[in-house]
Amino acid sequence: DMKKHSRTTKQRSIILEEVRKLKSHPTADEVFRLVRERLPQVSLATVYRNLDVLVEAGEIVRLETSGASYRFDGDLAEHYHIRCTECGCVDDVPALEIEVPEGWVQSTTDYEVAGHKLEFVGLCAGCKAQDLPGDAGDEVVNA
Amino acid sequence: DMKKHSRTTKQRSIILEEVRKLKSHPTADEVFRLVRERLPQVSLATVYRNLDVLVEAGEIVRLETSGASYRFDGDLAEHYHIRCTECGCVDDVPALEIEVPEGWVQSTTDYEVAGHKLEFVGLCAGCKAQDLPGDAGDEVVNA
DNA sequence: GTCGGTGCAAAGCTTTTGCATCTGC
DNA sequence: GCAGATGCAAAAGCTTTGCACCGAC
Repeated sequence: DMKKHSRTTKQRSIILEEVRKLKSHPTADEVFRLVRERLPQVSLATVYRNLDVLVEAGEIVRLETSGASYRFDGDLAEHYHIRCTECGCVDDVPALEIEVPEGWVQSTTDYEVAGHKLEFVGLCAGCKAQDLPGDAGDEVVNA
Repeated sequence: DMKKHSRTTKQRSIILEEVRKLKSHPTADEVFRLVRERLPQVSLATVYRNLDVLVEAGEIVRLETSGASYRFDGDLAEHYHIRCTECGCVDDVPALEIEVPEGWVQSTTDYEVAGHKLEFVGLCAGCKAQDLPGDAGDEVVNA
């Protein structure tokens, strides 16, 4: 918001294109590898810097889900995500009607409530297939 | 669950005590500093390893958010959390009635849904006080 | 006595930063 | 031409791991 001067460089355009193209919610490193195929000289630092800039500009979204790395999403439409507890992959969950009582939280804490993050967790189809044997793990979480 | 053999060491007991004692959802490093006051020779690696063990055993909970450090919670009662976007501190939000349609998600994705994570975000009292000047930032998120 | 646990140091991973060079505008 | 952007390499955080020694049971 209120971007001072931001230049349209080849790197930035390609990074944005790649993130938008993917449905897989890539990590910075995954974006880097893809961009490098089209721009062999690109550096990882440039990818990180541009992802930041694009997030600031509201062109993409940074998912701060549980897990080691940040993931990025070029889809700006409202929707939720589900993460596989086994392989860490992330898929979309269509927008759904959930009454999250932010107002209530606002009134019971001394925070200035700005929003919430909701993420589903489970086993993706692929991992489900492999995990047939043994304990199904009763993962019930609310971070 | 189904802990093979796990020994009760002085380190492990003290680490568990300290995490339970705190309401601040400490990071591994914060736990380390506290434990070190009682056990000067303890190593950070031991703290990490024991926090893992305790999480596996279900004695404490690990709060995860990519980009930030892990935080640990010794309170096993159902409740939610709110995280300050400015300083990263985490506070409790009492358990509240939220209808999270996991069943619906189960039926629309090919995941084996295991649960969900919900976290509120906002500005804590301390940071609110300092941030009087300037842009209030409209942070609305759903990761 | 065994086998898990510990301390220490080193390695790993992801992300950030300093700096000289380059390039949109 | 200037301020922002890039590439490279180094640094910075946080967490994990290898290994020899220690200690709970």
